[in-house]
Parts: sequence; structure tokens; C-alpha cells
Amino acid sequence: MQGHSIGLLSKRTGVKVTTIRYYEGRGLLPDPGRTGGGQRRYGDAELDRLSFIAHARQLGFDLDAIAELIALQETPHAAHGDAHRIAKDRIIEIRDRIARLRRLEAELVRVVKSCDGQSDGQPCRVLNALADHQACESEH
Amino acid sequence: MQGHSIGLLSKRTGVKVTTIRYYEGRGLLPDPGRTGGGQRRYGDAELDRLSFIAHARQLGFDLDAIAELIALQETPHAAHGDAHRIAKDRIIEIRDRIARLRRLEAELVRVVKSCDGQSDGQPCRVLNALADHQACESEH
DNA sequence: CTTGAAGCTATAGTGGCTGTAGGTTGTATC
DNA sequence: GATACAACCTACAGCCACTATAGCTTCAAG
Ligand SMILES: [Zn+2]
Ligand SMILES: [Zn+2]
Ligand SMILES: [Zn+2]
Ligand SMILES: [Zn+2]
Repeated sequence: MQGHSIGLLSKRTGVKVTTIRYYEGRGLLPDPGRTGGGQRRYGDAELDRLSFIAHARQLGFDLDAIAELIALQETPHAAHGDAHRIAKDRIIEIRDRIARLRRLEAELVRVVKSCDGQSDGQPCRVLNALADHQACESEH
Repeated sequence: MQGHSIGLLSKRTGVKVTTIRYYEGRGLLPDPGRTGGGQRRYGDAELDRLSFIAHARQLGFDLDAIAELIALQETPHAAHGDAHRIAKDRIIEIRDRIARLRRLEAELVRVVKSCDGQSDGQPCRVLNALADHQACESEH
């Protein structure tokens, strides 16, 4: 039978077979054609769409955002506003997370430094430092 | 009845009541005493331990790591090695995530810049840029 | 025509909670 | 002592984005 099998799509895109079926259940991929025996067969359009989904996932978009982006692709006229907003929101989110992680990193470096680890038999001050938010230099 | 109610622990630590019960189920908190009617009553030791858990969570440790840290606190002799390792592993993890997020940020900035958004009626190039990993400047 | 890889559905599990339903208990006020 | 009501209880379902398992069927090569 003609068309791409689910395994071929998986190999081409790096998305696991089970995940492709999951995307179908979530409505990100259309119900594909089936062979007489019930196996899925895809065309190139589905392959392209799955590649898009895979790449957007790698860039950290969640499935709802991806669904929105796909809907925008389908609209005959361009809707720059929405697409730009979704991408910019994602940038803001990433920057927030980076800022937060940097604060955490600084606190943890401080925590590790708090104990020299030399005094065997003495309690580890790392554990005290972990318990004590008072000693933290930033909110987190 | 004497002792702190679960609601009081919640207020003191900022951990939701349902979450405290969840921690108990996960074995992070001991089975507390109960009133005649079956409500939980805690002592100061449990309050301290919950504060420790809450703070370690804020610093991004997962519950398994926290369980390990608590076990270390209970050991009579200090085990610096394990505590330091857990904290250092966490730092490494955070640094990896920051590096990854920075790569994503750079790609997304490039994606957003790829379309000036002026050409209404023309398809949004953000969508093309999102589809195209070839154009990406780094792995992600 | 046989074999075995690849496909199918359905269901449960992951982490770290959150939310809901439907009932019981503790405490303050009268 | 009665009443009201917040706080508590258990048990279970749901969240996200998958992943894993079990038990079965189909496809394609030799
Ligand atoms: Zn130490
Ligand atoms: Zn802190
Ligand atoms: Zn645009
Ligand atoms: Zn890319």
C-alpha cells in the first residue's frame, strides 16, 4: 500500500511511534488513512507537519502553543500578530527561567562552599545551609 | 489537643495541606500522631523537617534527592561526601539547563527577527523559521 | 507460505502535585 | 449543652507530555 508507515515517519523525524499516535489523539495530527488491515499510512503533508511539531517541541513550545501555530499555518491570510506573540511569549518565559536558574545556581554554590568537608565526625554544614532560607541572598 | 495541626504547618511553611499529606505518603514525613478523631498533630521536629523539604524544593531538588538528604541528617556521623555530591550534581544540572535555555533563546530571537511582520497578506516567516532546523545555529 | 519485524489498541505509570466529592471533627459562640 | 462552620479526613481522578507493558494482528521479504 502507498504512503509512509508510522515507523518511517518516526525515523525521519526522530519522534517515537507511540508519541506520534499520542499527537494524533491530541489532535495535532489528522486521522491518517489506513490500510485494509488498519495500519496508518501518511502523506508528505503529515510528514512536514510532524517535523514542524518536533522542531517546535525542541524549541520548548508546549502542545497547545503548537496547535495554535499549526492553525495559523492553515489560515489563508497571514496572522503575524499571533505568531509573533507566541514566539515572543516563549522568549520571555525562557528568560525568566534563566534568571531563576541563575539565582538558584548562586545559592547552591554558596551552600556547597559553606562546608569545607574536612571535619569528619562533625555534621555537614551543607545540610544546615540547605535548611536556612534566612541565609539566602536572593528570593527564589 | 496539643501539637500543631496540618493547617498550621501549612501556614508556617507555605506548603499546601494536600502536599503535606502527599509528602507523608511518599515517606518524607513520618506518620504523625493523631487526635481521638483522627486528625494529624505535629511537633516542632516535623515542622523543621517540612521547612527543610520546602526550601530544598525551592532550590530545585527532587523528592528522591531530598529523601537522601534527610537520611543523611539522621545519620549520627557526618557524611560530607554524599551531601556534597548531591548538591554539586544539582549545580551541574542547573548549569546544563541554563546553557540549553540560552541556545533556545538565541534561536528564538533569530526566529522572531526573521519576519518583519509588515507584509500583511504574506505568510509569516516566523512559521517557516520554526519549521526549519537547517537554519538553526546550534543543536538543541 | 513462513517468518519476524512492525503495527495495532488499551491501559497504567512517571513526577509532583492539584482538585473534587462526600463525609467527619474541632472549636468558638450562644 | 446546642449549634454553626471552618478545618480536617480518605479516596480517587486529573494535569503534562510522554513512556512502557501486554497481548494481539498485519505487512513484506525470502
Ligand atoms: Zn560537608
Ligand atoms: Zn532560600
Ligand atoms: Zn510574521
Ligand atoms: Zn533547530
